[in-house]
Amino acid sequence: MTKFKPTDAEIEILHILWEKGPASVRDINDILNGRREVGYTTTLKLMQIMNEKGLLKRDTAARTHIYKAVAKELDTKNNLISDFVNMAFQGSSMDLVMQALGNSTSSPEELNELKSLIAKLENKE
Amino acid sequence: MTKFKPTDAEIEILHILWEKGPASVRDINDILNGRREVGYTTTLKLMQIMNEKGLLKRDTAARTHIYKAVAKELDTKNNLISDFVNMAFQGSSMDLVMQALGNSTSSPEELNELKSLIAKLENKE
DNA sequence: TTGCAATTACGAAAGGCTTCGTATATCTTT
DNA sequence: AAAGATATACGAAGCCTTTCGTAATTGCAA
Repeated sequence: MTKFKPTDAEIEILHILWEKGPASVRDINDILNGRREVGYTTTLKLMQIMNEKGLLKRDTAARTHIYKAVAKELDTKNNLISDFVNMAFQGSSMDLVMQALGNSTSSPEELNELKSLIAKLENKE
Repeated sequence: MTKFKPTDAEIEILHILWEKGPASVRDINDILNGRREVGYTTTLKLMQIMNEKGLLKRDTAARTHIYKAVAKELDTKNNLISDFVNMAFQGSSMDLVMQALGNSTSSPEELNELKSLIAKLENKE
């Protein structure tokens, strides 16, 4: 299991690729520009670096390269959570869960989902 | 409400001050050195910067300055969670909660605590 | 009091992230 | 074929974080 440690800008791009699937730099840049102003070569450079790091893989057959995410969404987020818990909650996932939950506004449906998950965890022991 | 945005190294120091209360640079540096090698002036500089940023306040009456945390633990962690959720979970606290919980190994007591919290949230609506 | 130890202040280097300018190559359109 | 648009490659600047070296100051001990 490789250790993914994407930066903030990289994660934003990963999210887009996870959702949309393989895309060109132009595709990604257009989406980013819908949120805020980003230069094309900025996005390009970022994705080239991500490719070097192994976060993305690209198909260079055509002039316009097509990139896809290598880093898996679940794995990546788990790594992020793990780092975050260590940094901010001294390793206690439950502390994070409690505080994040306490601070969020959650619908009854979401709370039910959460209760199911807890029930599942309880049966595992 | 000021926006605290401590860096990783700063958060490590904040944790110590939150737990131990006011302390000198020497105190903090000794504790940090129990975990890993850190130069004294490194810790000093960090705490000076934190003081400038308003994260810490210091008493300079004596030669050895005494620092205390200004940033409140709960507020700071809430801010960190908020940023993290936006960055990694596109704003959905519940997604974070579910994934963090699913990935943690939690004791029956902790799960009970969590259920109480959920019950409390359910009554609030 | 003289020298050693501890403290603060300050500057700056090293590394990482993000951004962009410029050069070059490859299409597309006329 | 020429001109313009679009793509990639590359280097470097700017900023932030972390780290540490050096100098100056203060306190303590012999």
